[in-house]
Amino acid sequence: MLERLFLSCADPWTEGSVGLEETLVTAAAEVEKRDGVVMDNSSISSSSVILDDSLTNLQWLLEFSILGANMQQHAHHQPHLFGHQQVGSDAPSSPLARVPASIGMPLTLPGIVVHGHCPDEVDYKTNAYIKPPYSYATLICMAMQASKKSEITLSCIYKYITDNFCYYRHADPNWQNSIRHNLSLNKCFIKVPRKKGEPGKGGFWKTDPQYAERLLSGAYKNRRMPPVHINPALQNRLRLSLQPQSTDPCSTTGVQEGQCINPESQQLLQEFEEATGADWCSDPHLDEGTMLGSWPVVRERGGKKRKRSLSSENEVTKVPRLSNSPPLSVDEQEIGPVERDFDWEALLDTALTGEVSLNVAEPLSPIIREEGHMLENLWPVEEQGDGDFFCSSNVNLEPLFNLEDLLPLHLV
DNA sequence: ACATGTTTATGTCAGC
DNA sequence: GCTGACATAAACATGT
Repeated sequence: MLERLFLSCADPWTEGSVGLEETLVTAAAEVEKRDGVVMDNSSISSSSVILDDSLTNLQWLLEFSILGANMQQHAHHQPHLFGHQQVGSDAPSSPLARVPASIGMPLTLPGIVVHGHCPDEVDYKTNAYIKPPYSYATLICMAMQASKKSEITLSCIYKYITDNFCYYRHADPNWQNSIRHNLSLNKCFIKVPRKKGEPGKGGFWKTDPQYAERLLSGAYKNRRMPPVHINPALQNRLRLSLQPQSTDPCSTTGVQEGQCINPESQQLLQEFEEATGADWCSDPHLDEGTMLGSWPVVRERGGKKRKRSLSSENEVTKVPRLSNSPPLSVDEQEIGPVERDFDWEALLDTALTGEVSLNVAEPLSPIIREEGHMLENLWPVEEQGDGDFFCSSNVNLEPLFNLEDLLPLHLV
């Protein structure tokens, strides 16, 4: 509900049509929260929503740098609005907000297409349903940047991603394999072995200075946004929220015990239908028993066909091991006070120089600005122990996606 | 055993 | 159609 309010308020240019995805998400979240449905990562095949991919590669960094050269002031004005266009502002508050391709791309859902969807409407930190439109390389870079260290361990990369992208908290942990693969294969990343005798697993990773040159040379080309991946682990609940309620809601006709659709969920469904004009209840594709396969079979963007039978798309009994971080409900993901201002300009500089400064004095850190006053450096203090750092959850992307500033407090 | 790291294979997609 | 970027899967090696 809150997210819906966010969107309807924060996105004037998509008024009327934007809220659909969030309505879906919210509906599922409502079911999760109120019905206590345990997430199941197994039971559904993927579904997708078409989205542009302005951020699936690092091109935005380059563009942002070029554009940003003339827009520094603007960026400073609204740096915290990552992913959210400021009403009536030209400020490149975020690469997302500035990429024209991300505007007006149709959002498609089963049987419906919603125009005006924009990835910057999604709070990936709390939205476990939509796969962040960032490539793994981008995620790694984010982690490295966020660490404010020159080097970062693999486990910290994992932690950063799981802490800041809810999707990966609930996703099949295979994404970690992809991260490792990316680190090894991508020339942007350099492995720094631990010193002899230094405790801890694995080495450290840093970005290659040549990376910036690649960026500047246009090695990264614009690509279209990949289809939005709705977390398979959560689609089930989404469907449940959309499933028609029988006279006996707890009967065995598709709705298992404990997964009864409550009035709120029904209300959400109704609202959703009103928003979409679709009759999901009567949609034969949504009939019970066929729902698992009724969502458009979503091709993952890549990957060969799995060899292992356990990966069957529609396997219901699979309970995959989740990622390192314990699964958190959306509610559990609330992380302290809202931090603001993520210095994307600084991030850009870092990317272009290939350096991640250790100098606290450098403006690389997100800072809290309130009424023009710098309040606090938000980056976590390096942790002691086995040499790992940035393994706390202190750093988050809240400032990147925060919409709070755009809304009256009572709506938050 | 598990985490980490490397390598290979295969697939989709967009740009050319 | 070719190519590059990217994603996914998996086998394997190595270190803790």
